[in-house]
Amino acid sequence: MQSPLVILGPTASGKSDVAMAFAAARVDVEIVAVDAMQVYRRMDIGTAKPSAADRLAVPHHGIDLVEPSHPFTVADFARAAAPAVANIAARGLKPLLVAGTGLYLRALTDPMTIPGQWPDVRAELDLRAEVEGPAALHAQLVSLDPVAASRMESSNVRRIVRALEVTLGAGRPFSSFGAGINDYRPTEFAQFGLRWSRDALTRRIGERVERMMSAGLLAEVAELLKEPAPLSRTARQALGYKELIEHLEGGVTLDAAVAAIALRTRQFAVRQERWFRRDPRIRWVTIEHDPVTEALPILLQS
RNA sequence: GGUCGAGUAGCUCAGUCGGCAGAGCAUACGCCUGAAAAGCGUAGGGUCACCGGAUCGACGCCGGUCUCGACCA
Repeated sequence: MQSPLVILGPTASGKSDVAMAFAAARVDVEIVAVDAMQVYRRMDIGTAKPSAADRLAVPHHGIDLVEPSHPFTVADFARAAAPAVANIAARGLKPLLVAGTGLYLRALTDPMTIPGQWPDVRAELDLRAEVEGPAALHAQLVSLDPVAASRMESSNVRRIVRALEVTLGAGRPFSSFGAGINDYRPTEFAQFGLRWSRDALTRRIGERVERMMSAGLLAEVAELLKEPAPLSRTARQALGYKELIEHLEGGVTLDAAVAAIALRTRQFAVRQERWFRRDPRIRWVTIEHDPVTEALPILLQS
């Protein structure tokens, strides 16, 4: 059984290139994409999905799991990807995870029991959040599950509603389902992070957005909008898609939309860095120019 | 050349009667277990275009200079 290897980093850090080079050098590798948006079919350009050629050369998992009209969550991902990782290893191959979505990765690397969903409870809480405001719900969470309440800010309605949904629905505290994300215990996953300077990453993101536009991202979005089933809430917020939908259906100019894509992608990359850098188990590889030549030797030694 | 308007945080702009300089966005940092490419919080940041004047006190009033814009010639 080969233990899994993780290549992670912000968008445009070169994860996929390094992964393909690693697979080519080792041969006994299959790739698992850990990415919240590559799970959607026909959302290819904007999610920087691996090419058909790459997917032919190396088996990929975690990609094209659902229709874009289908809502998708961490729990869905864990249900699909965890068995895939186990299956690769069981066949004597090396699972190589390429991760950009921190929470999705944690659902694989750490023993996480994700509580269920209680739609009725949720609906009532959403209504109360509108009427009573976040503070009232937070106060209730403090009394029902002080541990969970202390883990989130009292203004974060979305997280508070979720914690209350679970606590009321399951009849036991939200925090009883696990230690939360701040618990970094040893794992068999060897994790390597690609790290760039902010300036270099900003430049690469700008180039990447240009490349996606020339590759036909606008047409891809237009095609998705023509489909009979509307995009799910989770799919339509994807970087590039959200902005180009606003261009096609709202009054936003194309230039403004493209600028917004670059800005939001940059902000996303920073958020990815901030998420990953908390995890002390990650080994960081600083990249100056070429991710493949600079990171591959280190990965092959691991 | 003349008239009018504008010049305040990186950007877009508020600023009441002259009394400690403001917001949104951006940036930095942080939080977050079924929306995570989502959501939430904290912080830093100013020669108020410039020079002079009146005033206890000026971003504000007076005089001049510069820059930008509109209009008139």
